[in-house]
Amino acid sequence: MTGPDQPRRADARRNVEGIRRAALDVFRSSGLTTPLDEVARAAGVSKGTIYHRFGSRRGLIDAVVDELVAERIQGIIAVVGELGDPLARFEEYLLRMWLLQYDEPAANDVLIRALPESEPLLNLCEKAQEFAFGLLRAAQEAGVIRTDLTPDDVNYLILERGAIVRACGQQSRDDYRRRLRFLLDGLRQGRQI
Amino acid sequence: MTGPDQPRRADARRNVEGIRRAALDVFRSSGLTTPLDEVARAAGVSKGTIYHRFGSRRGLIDAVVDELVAERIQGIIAVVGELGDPLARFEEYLLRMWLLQYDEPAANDVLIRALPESEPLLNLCEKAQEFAFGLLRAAQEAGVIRTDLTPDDVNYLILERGAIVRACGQQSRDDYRRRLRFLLDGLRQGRQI
DNA sequence: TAGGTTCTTGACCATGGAGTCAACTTTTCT
DNA sequence: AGAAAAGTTGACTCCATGGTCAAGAACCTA
Repeated sequence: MTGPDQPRRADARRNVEGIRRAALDVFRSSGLTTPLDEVARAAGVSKGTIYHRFGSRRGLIDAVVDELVAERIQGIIAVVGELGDPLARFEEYLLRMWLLQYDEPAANDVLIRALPESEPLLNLCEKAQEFAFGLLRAAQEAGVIRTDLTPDDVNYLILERGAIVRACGQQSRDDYRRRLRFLLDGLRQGRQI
Repeated sequence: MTGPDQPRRADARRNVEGIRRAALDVFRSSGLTTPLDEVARAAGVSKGTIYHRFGSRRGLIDAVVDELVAERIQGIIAVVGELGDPLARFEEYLLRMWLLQYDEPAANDVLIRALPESEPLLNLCEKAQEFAFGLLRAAQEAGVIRTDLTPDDVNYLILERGAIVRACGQQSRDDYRRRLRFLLDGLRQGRQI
């Protein structure tokens, strides 16, 4: 987790950095399951180097996932934390998570656990989850979100989006967002059945 | 499309039927992308026989998809056609399609087009689509479904489910169904914003 | 700049699935 | 029964991907 496992030689340090950058690029545009050969090509090194430096695909992911996703999730928690209204908090959280999932396909690999477990990631997911559960409870107590929506449901609402984005990625961001509104509306309290 | 391309020898006819049955079984439980070796094993023949008889994976799928999915979709259209209320028609159609997607993973491969295009299937999908669009229009004209829901949106609502089922298949049918209710509620007209 | 050390390479192994085909087996017809 | 036609087999090729490692290249230090 900390620092001084840097390689000794200058070329090696250069390579590590290059691989990190390339991985960010490639993962961002094609998800965390992209063949490592592609990352290698983008970084101008051989696949062997990646394995030598990062041990495995998972090692590489661990090395970039923070910059790729973790910071964004923390950002969402921070921004939503500033809001006052319970409904706005709940909806804004979901909306921002869903948009993150659209903007960063890699986020889905993380949330959906399509990849080897990584401790920091699990922690992050749990933290986000707890945060979401808090928002849900508050919104339900304020009477603005339907009470038959469970924490599990909220989890699913987010996981689902991941699957959707991967499978129906061709939809425009605007359409995607517009459809999210339908979803949110279905979660509110006080509808005429 | 028609009939008399049956093999001449009795053993061959027997095999064709056995492969069809095995394919139905295997595709039903593991989706249309299951390795053909598995189908072959289940049918007690060699993979070569499948290729010889059906030409390709796609040929095999074409040969079983009717029994697997097409009839069910036609059934849904028929049942929903009997209903009177526009809202009930629209919601029942979506609900039944969504449940079909849960019950038959293979339906998702069809709807999501994860497989080589097949004419009869394309026709079926289009027919179902037209039917759904009609239901939508009627429901909107009756003022029971929100007017900012487009036919494209309806398509997505169905395609999405396919992706979801594949990715989050572990949820129980009851939970799955309960969550569909949230979704439907978000599509109704006349909510308090 | 020599020589030891650190790094990188790319050929190599393994896995798993799609699809093919020459050799073999079974059925059918007379 | 015997031979020709029809059918089946499974080993084979091809391709993609994950991952390894001995040999050679690049770097750093004295």
